Amino acid sequence: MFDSEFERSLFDLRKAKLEEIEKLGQAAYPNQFPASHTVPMVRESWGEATAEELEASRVTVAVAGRIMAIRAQGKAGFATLQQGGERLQIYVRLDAVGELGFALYKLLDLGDHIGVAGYLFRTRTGELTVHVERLTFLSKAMLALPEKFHGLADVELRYRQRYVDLFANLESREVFVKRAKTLKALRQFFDERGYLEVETPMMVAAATGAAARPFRTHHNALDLDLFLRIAPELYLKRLVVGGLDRVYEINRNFRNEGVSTQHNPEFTMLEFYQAYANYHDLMQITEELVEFVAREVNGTTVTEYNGVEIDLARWRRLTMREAIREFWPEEAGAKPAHAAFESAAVLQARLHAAMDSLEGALSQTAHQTPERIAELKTIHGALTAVYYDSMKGAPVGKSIYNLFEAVVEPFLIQPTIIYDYPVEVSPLSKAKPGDPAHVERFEFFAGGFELGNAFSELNDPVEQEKRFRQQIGERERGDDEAHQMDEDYVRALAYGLPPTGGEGLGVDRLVMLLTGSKSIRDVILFPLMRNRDQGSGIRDQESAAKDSGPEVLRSDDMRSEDLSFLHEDPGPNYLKSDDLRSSDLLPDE
RNA sequence: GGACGCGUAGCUCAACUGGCAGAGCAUUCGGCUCUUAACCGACAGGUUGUAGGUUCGAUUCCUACCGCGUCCA
Repeated sequence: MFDSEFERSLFDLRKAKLEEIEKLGQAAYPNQFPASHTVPMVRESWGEATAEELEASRVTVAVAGRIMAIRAQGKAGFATLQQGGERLQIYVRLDAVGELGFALYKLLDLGDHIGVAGYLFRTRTGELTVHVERLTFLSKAMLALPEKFHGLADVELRYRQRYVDLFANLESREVFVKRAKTLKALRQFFDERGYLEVETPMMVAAATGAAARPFRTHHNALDLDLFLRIAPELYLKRLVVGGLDRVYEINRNFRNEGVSTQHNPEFTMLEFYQAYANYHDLMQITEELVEFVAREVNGTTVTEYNGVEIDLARWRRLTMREAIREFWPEEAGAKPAHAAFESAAVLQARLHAAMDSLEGALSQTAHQTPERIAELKTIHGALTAVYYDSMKGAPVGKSIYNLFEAVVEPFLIQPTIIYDYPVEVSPLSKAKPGDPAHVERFEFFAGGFELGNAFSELNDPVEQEKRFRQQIGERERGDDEAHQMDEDYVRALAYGLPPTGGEGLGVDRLVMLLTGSKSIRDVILFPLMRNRDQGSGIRDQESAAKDSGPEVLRSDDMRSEDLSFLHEDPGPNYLKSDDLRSSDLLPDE
C-alpha cells in the first residue's frame, strides 16, 4: 500500500491522531451523519443571499464533506469542505465549538471527512460560510493528498488512481457527470420514441457484427470456448425479425486491438434498429439525437474541441465520392474524375500521379508548416498503401473507402454525414436501388473521428449469404478484415426481416466531443493500463514478502489480474478469431 | 509493432556545456479568533523509474528493460 517511508510514517502519525480523536469522545469510523443539506443544496439555496439576509434569518445547516483546505489561526480557523462536486467554507472558533470541539479541529488533516452543524454567514470578504457550532469527525485520510493548487496532474496517476483524480480534480468529476447525463439523454431519446431497451449476449460463440479481433474466454461447466462480443448487431436484427420493431442497446463491446486516444479495448456502444426505416430516416434521427443529447448535457449544441468550435446542430451531408473530391489535397494534383471511381485501372493511375505529385511537394517544403508536412507525409503513405493494395487486386470499392479514410476522415471536424458507401466494404448493408455498386449506408463524423455508422439493413437472405461468401473470398486474398459467415443469422433473415434501418454510435467518443476530451481514457473511469512492475515505487515489506500470495495484491495489479485471462496466448486453436471480421461499425485501421 | 518525447521528495516542478539534488504545496514543531493558492518562524523529507556502461565525477552522456504520453502501423 505504501509508496515510501514518508507514506508509512504519515500513516502511523494519522493512526495516532485517530486514537486522540477517540479520546475526545468521537468515533474513529462512525456509521452515519445526519446532514440536513448537501453542499450543492446550500449553495443553491443561499449562494446569493446577502450577509444581512443570512443574519436576519439565521439559517442553520448540517453538512458533511471532505476537507480540501484548512487554515488554522490560533484559537480559530477555516476549512473548505468538498462534497457533491462543490465546496463550502466553514469557520471554527474555540468559543463556538468548545474545548473538545476545537481540540478535534486541531487534529484534522487535509482529506478528512467531517460533519458540521452551525449557521450560515458571510465573511468580511463575502464568502458564504458555516459558522460551526458542532463538529463531528467522520473518516480520516491516512495518505497525503495531491498538491492543493495544481491537483493531480500526472496523467498516469489520474488513470490508475481515479479515486484520487475524482476528488482532487473537479473537472475530471464533471466529465463523468456529463457522461452519465449523456447515457440518460440517449435513453430518454429512444424511450420517448417507442424503442425497447434490450440486452443481448456479451459472451458469444462467434464474434460477429463488426471488423475486429475478439477476446477469448472459456466456460468451464459447458467446456465451451467463447468470445466477448465485438458488436451486438446481428443479435439486435434477430430481435427485429422477432417483431421487436424498435430496439436499442447501450452496452460494452470488446475488441482485442491496440489502445489509442480513440480506442479502448472495452468501450460503450449504442446500437438501435427501427423497422420500416431506411438510411434517410436514420440521417434525420442521427442529427436530432446528437443535437438533443448536446442540449441535455451542455445546454447548448456548441462544443469546443481541440480549440475549434463545433456546432452539433449543423450537419453537412456528402457522398463519399463528393467528399474525396472536396477534401482532395491540392499537393496531390488533379482531383480524381468521376470515372476514377468506376474502374480500378483508372483509380490506380490517379493514385500513382497523386503519389508523384505529393513527392514533389514534399521535396519543396520551405513554405509549409511542420504540421502540414506531417499531414502530407501521412497522406502520401496512406495513398501508397491504397495503390499497392489495389494493384494486388483489392476491389475498387475498398480502395475508394481507404482513399476516403486517408484524405477525408481526419479533416471532418465539423459534423458531417458521409453516405453511399461501396458495397465491398459494407457486407450487411442494402444496395441502392439501381446502383448495385453502392449501399444505403452512412457514417457520421465530428472532431476528426468517426462517431457512428448506419445503414439500411440487408434483409435478403440469399444476397446476405452471397455477401458473406464474397467476404470469405476477400479473406482468402489475405484481407483479415473480411467478415465471417453466420449461418444462423442468414436463417433468421430467411424468416423475414422487414425493411429496417440500424445504427451504431460510439458513446465514449460522443462524450469526448461533449466534454472536449482529447483521449478516450479521459472519459472512461478505469481505462485499461499495463501492469506496473517494481520499476517505480518502493514496495512495502508486507506485499514484498507475500509477493506471490494471492491474498495481498498490489492495487496496481488488481485490474490486470481480473483481466489476465483475456491476455492468454491465443494458442493454435485461436481459430477464426482473426477472421471474424464483420460489419462496418467503427471499423479499424 | 515502429518513431519521437517524458519519468527527480507524498504532490506540482527546477537543476546551464557532466561538477555538493533545490523550491513551493503537503507533513512535523512553534505563533496567530475573518482566512481563502492565508501568513510568519523552524525542522524534516531523495536508491533522480530499473539494471548496466563511459567518466576522476552521471539527474545530465550511452545501452537494455519497465511505465506513461503523442504520432504512425
